[in-house]
Amino acid sequence: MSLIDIDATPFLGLLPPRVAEELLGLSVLVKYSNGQLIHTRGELKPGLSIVHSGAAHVGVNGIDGTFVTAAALGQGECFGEFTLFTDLPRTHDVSSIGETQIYQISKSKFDSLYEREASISRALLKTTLTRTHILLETLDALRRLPILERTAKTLLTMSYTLGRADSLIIKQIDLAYSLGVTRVSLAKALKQLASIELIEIGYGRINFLDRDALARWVQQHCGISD
Amino acid sequence: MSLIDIDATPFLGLLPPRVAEELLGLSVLVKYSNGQLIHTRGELKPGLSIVHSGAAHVGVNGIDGTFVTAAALGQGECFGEFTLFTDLPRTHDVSSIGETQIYQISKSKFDSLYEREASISRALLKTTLTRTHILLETLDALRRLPILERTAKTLLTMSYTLGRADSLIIKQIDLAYSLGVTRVSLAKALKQLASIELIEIGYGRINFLDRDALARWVQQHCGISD
DNA sequence: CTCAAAATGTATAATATTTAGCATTTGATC
DNA sequence: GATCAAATGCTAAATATTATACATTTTGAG
Repeated sequence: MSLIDIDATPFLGLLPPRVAEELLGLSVLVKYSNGQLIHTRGELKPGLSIVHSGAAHVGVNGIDGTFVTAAALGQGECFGEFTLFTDLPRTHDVSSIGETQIYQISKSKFDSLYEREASISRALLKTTLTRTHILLETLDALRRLPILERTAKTLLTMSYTLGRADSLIIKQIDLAYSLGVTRVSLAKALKQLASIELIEIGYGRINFLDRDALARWVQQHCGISD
Repeated sequence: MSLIDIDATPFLGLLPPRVAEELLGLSVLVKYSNGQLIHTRGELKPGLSIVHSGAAHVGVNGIDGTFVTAAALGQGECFGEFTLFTDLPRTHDVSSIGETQIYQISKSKFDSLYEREASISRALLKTTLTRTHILLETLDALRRLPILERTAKTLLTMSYTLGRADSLIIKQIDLAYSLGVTRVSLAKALKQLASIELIEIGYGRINFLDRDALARWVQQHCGISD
Protein backbone atom coordinates (compact mmCIF):
# COMPACT_ATOMS: atom_id res chain seq x y z
CA MET A 1 0.00 0.00 0.00
CA SER A 2 2.76 2.42 0.74
CA LEU A 3 4.89 1.00 -2.04
CA ILE A 4 2.44 1.73 -4.77
CA ASP A 5 0.26 4.76 -4.41
CA ILE A 6 -2.57 5.10 -6.83
CA ASP A 7 -3.41 8.31 -8.61
CA ALA A 8 -7.12 8.96 -8.20
CA THR A 9 -7.42 11.43 -11.09
CA PRO A 10 -10.56 10.51 -13.03
CA PHE A 11 -10.46 9.86 -16.78
CA LEU A 12 -11.58 13.33 -17.77
CA GLY A 13 -8.82 14.92 -15.74
CA LEU A 14 -6.19 12.88 -17.57
CA LEU A 15 -7.03 14.43 -20.92
CA PRO A 16 -5.40 17.65 -22.11
CA PRO A 17 -8.05 20.37 -21.61
CA ARG A 18 -8.43 20.96 -25.33
CA VAL A 19 -9.08 17.28 -26.03
CA ALA A 20 -11.46 16.98 -23.09
CA GLU A 21 -13.43 19.90 -24.44
CA GLU A 22 -13.52 18.41 -27.91
CA LEU A 23 -14.68 15.05 -26.55
CA LEU A 24 -17.48 16.61 -24.52
CA GLY A 25 -18.41 18.61 -27.62
CA LEU A 26 -19.29 15.29 -29.28
CA SER A 27 -21.47 14.24 -26.37
CA VAL A 28 -25.07 14.62 -25.34
CA LEU A 29 -25.65 15.59 -21.71
CA VAL A 30 -28.42 13.43 -20.26
CA LYS A 31 -30.16 14.04 -16.92
CA TYR A 32 -31.25 11.27 -14.59
CA SER A 33 -33.24 11.46 -11.38
CA ASN A 34 -32.33 9.38 -8.35
CA GLY A 35 -32.13 5.63 -8.96
CA GLN A 36 -32.74 5.62 -12.70
CA LEU A 37 -31.23 2.94 -14.91
CA ILE A 38 -28.58 4.45 -17.19
CA HIS A 39 -27.48 1.23 -18.87
CA THR A 40 -28.56 -2.38 -18.63
CA ARG A 41 -26.51 -5.56 -18.76
CA GLY A 42 -26.96 -7.12 -22.18
CA GLU A 43 -27.59 -3.81 -23.97
CA LEU A 44 -25.94 -3.72 -27.38
CA LYS A 45 -25.53 -0.05 -28.32
CA PRO A 46 -21.88 0.87 -27.74
CA GLY A 47 -20.77 4.20 -26.35
CA LEU A 48 -18.74 5.95 -23.71
CA SER A 49 -20.30 7.67 -20.69
CA ILE A 50 -18.71 10.26 -18.42
CA VAL A 51 -20.15 11.47 -15.12
CA HIS A 52 -20.77 15.22 -15.23
CA SER A 53 -22.44 15.53 -11.84
CA GLY A 54 -23.95 13.22 -9.26
CA ALA A 55 -22.81 9.62 -9.12
CA ALA A 56 -23.30 6.28 -10.83
CA HIS A 57 -23.37 2.82 -9.31
CA VAL A 58 -22.06 0.04 -11.50
CA GLY A 59 -23.05 -3.51 -10.69
CA VAL A 60 -25.25 -6.46 -11.48
CA ASN A 61 -28.94 -6.69 -10.60
CA GLY A 62 -29.87 -10.16 -9.48
CA ILE A 63 -33.29 -11.62 -10.34
CA ASP A 64 -34.09 -11.63 -6.63
CA GLY A 65 -33.73 -7.87 -6.22
CA THR A 66 -30.14 -8.02 -5.04
CA PHE A 67 -27.65 -5.57 -6.48
CA VAL A 68 -23.95 -6.34 -6.32
CA THR A 69 -22.03 -3.10 -6.65
CA ALA A 70 -18.79 -3.30 -8.59
CA ALA A 71 -17.94 0.40 -8.34
CA ALA A 72 -19.32 3.79 -7.40
CA LEU A 73 -18.25 6.48 -9.87
CA GLY A 74 -18.15 10.22 -9.30
CA GLN A 75 -17.44 13.29 -11.41
CA GLY A 76 -15.14 12.81 -14.37
CA GLU A 77 -15.12 9.02 -14.18
CA CYS A 78 -16.05 7.09 -17.30
CA PHE A 79 -17.86 3.84 -17.98
CA GLY A 80 -18.94 1.82 -21.00
CA GLU A 81 -15.45 1.78 -22.51
CA PHE A 82 -15.66 -2.00 -22.68
CA THR A 83 -18.28 -1.70 -25.42
CA LEU A 84 -16.02 0.51 -27.54
CA PHE A 85 -13.31 -2.06 -28.09
CA THR A 86 -14.93 -5.48 -27.88
CA ASP A 87 -18.21 -5.58 -29.83
CA LEU A 88 -19.78 -7.23 -26.83
CA PRO A 89 -22.96 -6.29 -24.98
CA ARG A 90 -22.74 -4.37 -21.72
CA THR A 91 -21.66 -6.45 -18.78
CA HIS A 92 -23.16 -4.31 -16.02
CA ASP A 93 -26.18 -2.38 -14.94
CA VAL A 94 -25.54 1.28 -14.18
CA SER A 95 -27.86 3.42 -12.06
CA SER A 96 -27.85 7.06 -11.07
CA ILE A 97 -27.52 7.97 -7.41
CA GLY A 98 -29.20 11.26 -6.68
CA GLU A 99 -29.69 13.90 -9.37
CA THR A 100 -27.13 12.93 -11.96
CA GLN A 101 -25.96 14.20 -15.34
CA ILE A 102 -24.04 11.99 -17.75
CA TYR A 103 -22.23 12.85 -20.97
CA GLN A 104 -23.10 10.17 -23.51
CA ILE A 105 -20.83 9.73 -26.53
CA SER A 106 -21.65 7.30 -29.32
CA LYS A 107 -19.02 4.86 -30.53
CA SER A 108 -18.84 6.42 -34.00
CA LYS A 109 -18.18 9.91 -32.67
CA PHE A 110 -15.69 8.58 -30.16
CA ASP A 111 -13.82 6.64 -32.83
CA SER A 112 -13.31 9.67 -35.04
CA LEU A 113 -11.60 11.54 -32.23
CA TYR A 114 -9.68 8.48 -31.02
CA GLU A 115 -7.96 8.18 -34.39
CA ARG A 116 -6.78 11.80 -34.31
CA GLU A 117 -5.82 12.18 -30.66
CA ALA A 118 -3.33 9.74 -29.14
CA SER A 119 -3.86 11.36 -25.73
CA ILE A 120 -7.24 9.65 -25.53
CA SER A 121 -5.83 6.16 -25.74
CA ARG A 122 -3.19 7.05 -23.17
CA ALA A 123 -5.76 8.45 -20.74
CA LEU A 124 -8.06 5.50 -21.27
CA LEU A 125 -5.25 3.00 -20.78
CA LYS A 126 -4.15 4.74 -17.63
CA THR A 127 -7.70 4.73 -16.28
CA THR A 128 -8.27 1.11 -17.19
CA LEU A 129 -4.93 -0.10 -15.89
CA THR A 130 -5.46 1.77 -12.65
CA ARG A 131 -8.84 0.12 -12.31
CA THR A 132 -7.30 -3.26 -12.99
CA HIS A 133 -4.89 -2.52 -10.20
CA ILE A 134 -7.67 -1.50 -7.84
CA LEU A 135 -9.57 -4.65 -8.75
CA LEU A 136 -6.55 -6.80 -8.02
CA GLU A 137 -6.22 -5.13 -4.64
CA THR A 138 -9.90 -5.66 -3.97
CA LEU A 139 -9.60 -9.27 -4.99
CA ASP A 140 -6.66 -9.66 -2.68
CA ALA A 141 -8.61 -8.07 0.16
CA LEU A 142 -11.49 -10.44 -0.43
CA ARG A 143 -9.18 -13.43 -0.25
CA ARG A 144 -6.90 -12.46 2.58
CA LEU A 145 -8.67 -10.06 4.88
CA PRO A 146 -11.23 -10.68 7.62
CA ILE A 147 -14.56 -8.95 7.23
CA LEU A 148 -13.70 -5.87 9.28
CA GLU A 149 -10.59 -5.04 7.26
CA ARG A 150 -12.29 -5.89 4.00
CA THR A 151 -15.13 -3.53 4.82
CA ALA A 152 -12.79 -0.66 5.64
CA LYS A 153 -10.77 -1.15 2.49
CA THR A 154 -13.83 -1.33 0.26
CA LEU A 155 -15.25 1.83 1.78
CA LEU A 156 -11.96 3.63 1.21
CA THR A 157 -11.76 2.51 -2.41
CA MET A 158 -15.32 3.62 -3.07
CA SER A 159 -14.64 6.97 -1.45
CA TYR A 160 -11.81 7.52 -3.93
CA THR A 161 -13.74 6.76 -7.10
CA LEU A 162 -16.54 8.96 -5.80
CA GLY A 163 -14.25 11.98 -5.74
CA ARG A 164 -14.75 14.43 -2.93
CA ALA A 165 -18.19 13.22 -1.83
CA ASP A 166 -18.32 12.74 1.94
CA SER A 167 -20.90 10.05 2.03
CA LEU A 168 -21.62 6.86 0.19
CA ILE A 169 -25.27 6.35 -0.64
CA ILE A 170 -25.80 2.64 -0.31
CA LYS A 171 -27.97 0.26 1.67
CA GLN A 172 -26.25 -2.09 4.07
CA ILE A 173 -27.74 -5.04 2.27
CA ASP A 174 -26.24 -3.94 -1.04
CA LEU A 175 -22.89 -3.22 0.51
CA ALA A 176 -23.02 -6.64 2.17
CA TYR A 177 -23.57 -8.34 -1.19
CA SER A 178 -20.72 -6.33 -2.65
CA LEU A 179 -18.45 -7.58 0.08
CA GLY A 180 -19.67 -11.13 -0.19
CA VAL A 181 -20.98 -11.32 3.37
CA THR A 182 -24.36 -11.22 5.05
CA ARG A 183 -26.00 -8.11 6.38
CA VAL A 184 -25.48 -9.37 9.91
CA SER A 185 -21.74 -9.67 9.45
CA LEU A 186 -21.46 -6.34 7.68
CA ALA A 187 -23.44 -4.58 10.41
CA LYS A 188 -21.02 -5.90 12.98
CA ALA A 189 -18.04 -4.61 11.01
CA LEU A 190 -19.64 -1.22 10.37
CA LYS A 191 -20.47 -0.85 14.03
CA GLN A 192 -16.86 -1.47 14.90
CA LEU A 193 -15.61 1.07 12.35
CA ALA A 194 -18.15 3.55 13.69
CA SER A 195 -17.01 2.91 17.26
CA ILE A 196 -13.50 4.07 16.38
CA GLU A 197 -15.05 7.06 14.60
CA LEU A 198 -13.83 6.33 11.10
CA ILE A 199 -17.35 6.33 9.72
CA GLU A 200 -20.88 7.14 10.75
CA ILE A 201 -23.73 4.78 9.97
CA GLY A 202 -26.71 6.49 8.41
CA TYR A 203 -30.03 5.33 7.02
CA GLY A 204 -29.18 4.12 3.51
CA ARG A 205 -25.79 5.78 3.64
CA ILE A 206 -22.36 5.67 5.17
CA ASN A 207 -20.75 8.98 6.12
CA PHE A 208 -17.00 9.36 5.97
CA LEU A 209 -15.92 11.19 9.12
CA ASP A 210 -12.20 11.34 8.48
CA ARG A 211 -10.97 9.99 5.20
CA ASP A 212 -7.30 10.38 6.07
CA ALA A 213 -7.73 8.48 9.30
CA LEU A 214 -9.56 5.77 7.37
CA ALA A 215 -6.72 5.60 4.85
CA ARG A 216 -4.19 5.30 7.66
CA TRP A 217 -6.22 2.61 9.38
CA VAL A 218 -6.47 0.62 6.14
CA GLN A 219 -2.77 0.98 5.50
CA GLN A 220 -1.96 -0.25 8.98
CA HIS A 221 -4.35 -3.18 9.02
CA CYS A 222 -4.56 -4.32 5.41
CA GLY A 223 -0.99 -3.96 4.12
CA ILE A 224 0.87 -6.75 2.41
CA SER A 225 4.39 -6.30 3.67
CA ASP A 226 5.61 -2.93 2.49
CA MET B 1 -22.02 -16.26 -18.91
CA SER B 2 -23.85 -17.14 -22.05
CA LEU B 3 -24.78 -13.53 -22.57
CA ILE B 4 -21.25 -12.27 -22.73
CA ASP B 5 -18.67 -14.58 -24.18
CA ILE B 6 -15.10 -13.52 -23.81
CA ASP B 7 -12.60 -13.67 -26.62
CA ALA B 8 -9.52 -15.48 -25.34
CA THR B 9 -7.17 -14.21 -28.07
CA PRO B 10 -3.94 -13.13 -26.37
CA PHE B 11 -2.48 -9.65 -26.86
CA LEU B 12 -0.01 -10.67 -29.54
CA GLY B 13 -2.77 -12.23 -31.61
CA LEU B 14 -4.74 -8.98 -31.60
CA LEU B 15 -2.02 -7.09 -33.41
CA PRO B 16 -1.83 -6.99 -37.21
CA PRO B 17 0.98 -9.42 -38.16
CA ARG B 18 3.22 -6.66 -39.49
CA VAL B 19 2.95 -4.66 -36.26
CA ALA B 20 3.47 -7.75 -34.10
CA GLU B 21 6.62 -8.49 -36.03
CA GLU B 22 7.86 -4.95 -35.67
CA LEU B 23 7.16 -4.99 -31.93
CA LEU B 24 9.02 -8.25 -31.40
CA GLY B 25 11.86 -6.80 -33.50
CA LEU B 26 12.33 -4.21 -30.74
CA SER B 27 12.45 -6.89 -28.04
CA VAL B 28 15.08 -9.04 -26.44
CA LEU B 29 14.17 -12.70 -26.02
CA VAL B 30 15.14 -13.85 -22.52
CA LYS B 31 15.24 -17.47 -21.35
CA TYR B 32 14.20 -18.56 -17.87
CA SER B 33 14.44 -21.96 -16.26
CA ASN B 34 11.64 -23.34 -14.10
CA GLY B 35 10.59 -21.11 -11.20
CA GLN B 36 12.86 -18.14 -11.90
CA LEU B 37 11.80 -14.64 -10.93
CA ILE B 38 11.11 -12.56 -14.04
CA HIS B 39 9.97 -9.39 -12.29
CA THR B 40 9.65 -8.34 -8.68
CA ARG B 41 7.04 -6.21 -6.96
CA GLY B 42 8.52 -2.77 -6.37
CA GLU B 43 10.90 -2.92 -9.34
CA LEU B 44 11.13 0.44 -11.10
CA LYS B 45 12.35 -0.24 -14.63
CA PRO B 46 9.33 0.00 -16.93
CA GLY B 47 8.78 -2.28 -19.88
CA LEU B 48 6.40 -4.67 -21.60
CA SER B 49 6.82 -8.44 -21.52
CA ILE B 50 5.25 -11.00 -23.84
CA VAL B 51 5.28 -14.75 -23.31
CA HIS B 52 6.98 -16.51 -26.23
CA SER B 53 6.93 -20.03 -24.79
CA GLY B 54 6.27 -21.67 -21.47
CA ALA B 55 4.16 -19.84 -18.91
CA ALA B 56 4.35 -17.07 -16.32
CA HIS B 57 2.61 -16.87 -12.97
CA VAL B 58 1.70 -13.40 -11.82
CA GLY B 59 1.06 -12.83 -8.14
CA VAL B 60 2.36 -11.57 -4.84
CA ASN B 61 4.94 -13.35 -2.72
CA GLY B 62 4.17 -13.07 0.97
CA ILE B 63 6.97 -12.80 3.52
CA ASP B 64 5.91 -16.18 4.89
CA GLY B 65 6.56 -18.06 1.66
CA THR B 66 2.98 -17.84 0.44
CA PHE B 67 2.30 -16.92 -3.15
CA VAL B 68 -1.07 -15.56 -4.17
CA THR B 69 -1.53 -16.12 -7.87
CA ALA B 70 -3.40 -13.39 -9.73
CA ALA B 71 -3.08 -14.96 -13.17
CA ALA B 72 -1.33 -17.66 -15.13
CA LEU B 73 -0.27 -16.42 -18.56
CA GLY B 74 0.55 -18.50 -21.61
CA GLN B 75 1.87 -17.86 -25.10
CA GLY B 76 1.20 -14.42 -26.55
CA GLU B 77 -0.08 -12.91 -23.30
CA CYS B 78 1.54 -9.72 -22.08
CA PHE B 79 2.36 -8.29 -18.68
CA GLY B 80 4.04 -5.20 -17.28
CA GLU B 81 1.83 -2.82 -19.26
CA PHE B 82 0.92 -1.09 -16.01
CA THR B 83 4.48 0.28 -15.80
CA LEU B 84 4.26 1.80 -19.29
CA PHE B 85 1.49 4.24 -18.50
CA THR B 86 1.68 5.05 -14.82
CA ASP B 87 5.29 5.72 -13.74
CA LEU B 88 4.68 3.43 -10.81
CA PRO B 89 6.74 0.45 -9.66
CA ARG B 90 5.64 -3.06 -10.50
CA THR B 91 2.74 -4.31 -8.46
CA HIS B 92 3.37 -8.02 -8.84
CA ASP B 93 5.96 -10.71 -8.79
CA VAL B 94 6.20 -12.75 -11.97
CA SER B 95 7.81 -16.20 -12.14
CA SER B 96 8.46 -18.63 -14.95
CA ILE B 97 6.77 -22.01 -14.89
CA GLY B 98 8.84 -24.59 -16.69
CA GLU B 99 11.31 -23.65 -19.42
CA THR B 100 10.08 -20.25 -20.47
CA GLN B 101 11.05 -17.57 -22.96
CA ILE B 102 9.90 -13.98 -22.65
CA TYR B 103 10.14 -11.08 -25.09
CA GLN B 104 11.25 -8.04 -23.09
CA ILE B 105 10.61 -4.59 -24.58
CA SER B 106 11.86 -1.42 -22.91
CA LYS B 107 9.49 1.49 -22.38
CA SER B 108 11.43 3.79 -24.71
CA LYS B 109 11.34 1.34 -27.61
CA PHE B 110 7.69 0.57 -26.96
CA ASP B 111 6.78 4.26 -26.91
CA SER B 112 8.31 4.96 -30.30
CA LEU B 113 6.17 2.30 -31.92
CA TYR B 114 3.07 3.20 -29.89
CA GLU B 115 3.11 6.71 -31.33
CA ARG B 116 3.21 5.43 -34.92
CA GLU B 117 0.84 2.48 -34.70
CA ALA B 118 -2.69 3.04 -33.39
CA SER B 119 -3.34 -0.70 -33.60
CA ILE B 120 -1.17 -1.17 -30.52
CA SER B 121 -3.32 0.98 -28.28
CA ARG B 122 -6.42 -0.78 -29.57
CA ALA B 123 -4.98 -4.22 -28.90
CA LEU B 124 -3.74 -3.21 -25.49
CA LEU B 125 -7.07 -1.66 -24.56
CA LYS B 126 -8.93 -4.74 -25.70
CA THR B 127 -6.60 -6.96 -23.68
CA THR B 128 -6.81 -4.78 -20.60
CA LEU B 129 -10.55 -4.32 -20.76
CA THR B 130 -11.05 -8.03 -21.23
CA ARG B 131 -8.90 -8.65 -18.18
CA THR B 132 -10.92 -6.11 -16.23
CA HIS B 133 -13.98 -8.05 -17.21
CA ILE B 134 -12.45 -11.34 -16.15
CA LEU B 135 -11.41 -9.77 -12.85
CA LEU B 136 -14.94 -8.53 -12.24
CA GLU B 137 -16.26 -12.02 -12.89
CA THR B 138 -13.66 -13.48 -10.56
CA LEU B 139 -14.57 -10.95 -7.92
CA ASP B 140 -18.19 -11.83 -8.33
CA ALA B 141 -17.38 -15.53 -8.01
CA LEU B 142 -15.44 -14.87 -4.84
CA ARG B 143 -18.38 -13.03 -3.32
CA ARG B 144 -21.26 -15.17 -4.44
CA LEU B 145 -20.11 -18.69 -5.05
CA PRO B 146 -19.43 -21.54 -2.64
CA ILE B 147 -15.94 -22.99 -2.69
CA LEU B 148 -16.66 -25.78 -5.16
CA GLU B 149 -18.06 -23.47 -7.81
CA ARG B 150 -15.40 -20.87 -7.17
CA THR B 151 -12.70 -23.46 -7.67
CA ALA B 152 -14.14 -24.66 -10.95
CA LYS B 153 -14.52 -21.15 -12.29
CA THR B 154 -11.02 -20.13 -11.34
CA LEU B 155 -9.55 -23.22 -12.97
CA LEU B 156 -11.48 -22.50 -16.14
CA THR B 157 -10.33 -18.88 -16.24
CA MET B 158 -6.73 -19.90 -15.74
CA SER B 159 -7.02 -22.52 -18.46
CA TYR B 160 -8.05 -19.76 -20.86
CA THR B 161 -5.19 -17.37 -20.19
CA LEU B 162 -2.82 -20.33 -20.43
CA GLY B 163 -3.82 -20.97 -24.01
CA ARG B 164 -3.91 -24.58 -25.16
CA ALA B 165 -1.93 -26.02 -22.25
CA ASP B 166 -3.71 -29.02 -20.79
CA SER B 167 -2.44 -28.73 -17.30
CA LEU B 168 -1.97 -26.02 -14.75
CA ILE B 169 1.30 -26.23 -12.86
CA ILE B 170 0.44 -25.08 -9.38
CA LYS B 171 0.60 -26.41 -5.85
CA GLN B 172 -2.65 -26.89 -3.99
CA ILE B 173 -1.49 -24.54 -1.29
CA ASP B 174 -0.88 -21.74 -3.80
CA LEU B 175 -4.18 -22.34 -5.52
CA ALA B 176 -5.86 -22.32 -2.13
CA TYR B 177 -4.38 -18.90 -1.32
CA SER B 178 -5.48 -17.64 -4.72
CA LEU B 179 -9.02 -18.74 -3.98
CA GLY B 180 -8.96 -17.33 -0.47
CA VAL B 181 -9.55 -20.67 1.25
CA THR B 182 -7.46 -23.16 3.15
CA ARG B 183 -5.74 -26.11 1.58
CA VAL B 184 -8.14 -28.40 3.36
CA SER B 185 -11.18 -26.77 1.80
CA LEU B 186 -9.59 -26.63 -1.62
CA ALA B 187 -8.64 -30.31 -1.47
CA LYS B 188 -12.25 -31.17 -0.78
CA ALA B 189 -13.42 -29.14 -3.78
CA LEU B 190 -10.77 -30.55 -6.09
CA LYS B 191 -11.63 -34.06 -5.05
CA GLN B 192 -15.24 -33.42 -5.95
CA LEU B 193 -14.34 -31.98 -9.36
CA ALA B 194 -12.07 -34.95 -9.94
CA SER B 195 -14.86 -37.36 -8.98
CA ILE B 196 -17.02 -36.03 -11.81
CA GLU B 197 -13.99 -36.27 -14.10
CA LEU B 198 -13.64 -32.62 -14.97
CA ILE B 199 -10.06 -32.56 -13.74
CA GLU B 200 -7.35 -34.86 -12.53
CA ILE B 201 -5.34 -34.06 -9.44
CA GLY B 202 -1.59 -34.42 -9.90
CA TYR B 203 1.43 -33.75 -7.78
CA GLY B 204 1.99 -30.00 -8.08
CA ARG B 205 -0.40 -29.77 -11.00
CA ILE B 206 -4.01 -29.97 -12.09
CA ASN B 207 -4.77 -31.68 -15.38
CA PHE B 208 -7.73 -30.55 -17.45
CA LEU B 209 -9.49 -33.68 -18.66
CA ASP B 210 -12.25 -32.02 -20.66
CA ARG B 211 -12.18 -28.29 -20.95
CA ASP B 212 -15.53 -28.05 -22.72
CA ALA B 213 -17.23 -30.11 -20.06
CA LEU B 214 -15.66 -27.89 -17.42
CA ALA B 215 -16.92 -24.80 -19.25
CA ARG B 216 -20.42 -26.29 -19.42
CA TRP B 217 -20.35 -27.20 -15.74
CA VAL B 218 -19.26 -23.68 -14.79
CA GLN B 219 -21.94 -22.16 -16.97
CA GLN B 220 -24.58 -24.34 -15.38
CA HIS B 221 -23.52 -23.85 -11.78
CA CYS B 222 -22.04 -20.35 -11.67
CA GLY B 223 -24.29 -18.33 -13.96
CA ILE B 224 -25.96 -15.12 -12.92
CA SER B 225 -29.30 -15.32 -14.65
CA ASP B 226 -28.66 -15.41 -18.37
C1' DC C 1 17.14 -48.35 -5.22
C1' DT C 2 16.91 -45.79 -1.06
C1' DC C 3 16.02 -41.82 1.29
C1' DA C 4 14.60 -37.29 2.44
C1' DA C 5 11.96 -33.40 1.23
C1' DA C 6 7.91 -31.77 -0.63
C1' DA C 7 3.32 -32.18 -1.56
C1' DT C 8 -1.16 -34.23 -0.89
C1' DG C 9 -4.84 -36.79 2.08
C1' DT C 10 -7.65 -36.72 6.03
C1' DA C 11 -9.66 -36.28 10.82
C1' DT C 12 -11.23 -33.55 14.71
C1' DA C 13 -11.97 -29.62 17.65
C1' DA C 14 -12.36 -24.62 17.58
C1' DT C 15 -14.13 -20.68 15.34
C1' DA C 16 -16.42 -17.65 12.16
C1' DT C 17 -20.31 -16.95 9.41
C1' DT C 18 -24.84 -17.63 7.94
C1' DT C 19 -29.76 -18.36 8.43
C1' DA C 20 -33.95 -17.00 10.21
C1' DG C 21 -36.46 -14.62 13.10
C1' DC C 22 -38.38 -10.54 15.24
C1' DA C 23 -37.66 -5.72 17.27
C1' DT C 24 -36.57 -1.07 16.50
C1' DT C 25 -35.54 3.07 13.98
C1' DT C 26 -35.92 6.13 10.06
C1' DG C 27 -37.90 8.89 6.54
C1' DA C 28 -41.33 9.84 3.24
C1' DT C 29 -46.31 10.65 2.34
C1' DC C 30 -50.55 11.88 3.30
C1' DG D 1 -47.63 14.81 13.10
C1' DA D 2 -49.54 10.12 12.32
C1' DT D 3 -48.76 6.18 9.55
C1' DC D 4 -46.47 2.75 6.89
C1' DA D 5 -42.90 0.81 4.27
C1' DA D 6 -38.11 0.42 4.18
C1' DA D 7 -34.01 -0.06 6.40
C1' DT D 8 -31.22 -1.12 10.37
C1' DG D 9 -30.36 -3.65 14.98
C1' DC D 10 -29.96 -7.80 17.33
C1' DT D 11 -30.17 -12.80 18.97
C1' DA D 12 -29.51 -17.74 18.85
C1' DA D 13 -29.21 -22.10 16.57
C1' DA D 14 -27.32 -24.30 12.41
C1' DT D 15 -23.63 -24.65 9.26
C1' DA D 16 -19.36 -23.96 6.88
C1' DT D 17 -14.63 -23.12 7.31
C1' DT D 18 -10.35 -22.98 9.56
C1' DA D 19 -6.55 -24.49 12.45
C1' DT D 20 -3.91 -28.12 13.82
C1' DA D 21 -2.20 -32.40 13.61
C1' DC D 22 -0.43 -36.37 11.63
C1' DA D 23 -0.40 -40.06 7.83
C1' DT D 24 0.47 -41.06 3.14
C1' DT D 25 2.15 -40.42 -1.48
C1' DT D 26 5.24 -38.56 -4.90
C1' DT D 27 9.41 -36.88 -6.75
C1' DG D 28 14.11 -36.20 -7.38
C1' DA D 29 18.82 -36.56 -5.64
C1' DG D 30 22.48 -39.44 -4.51
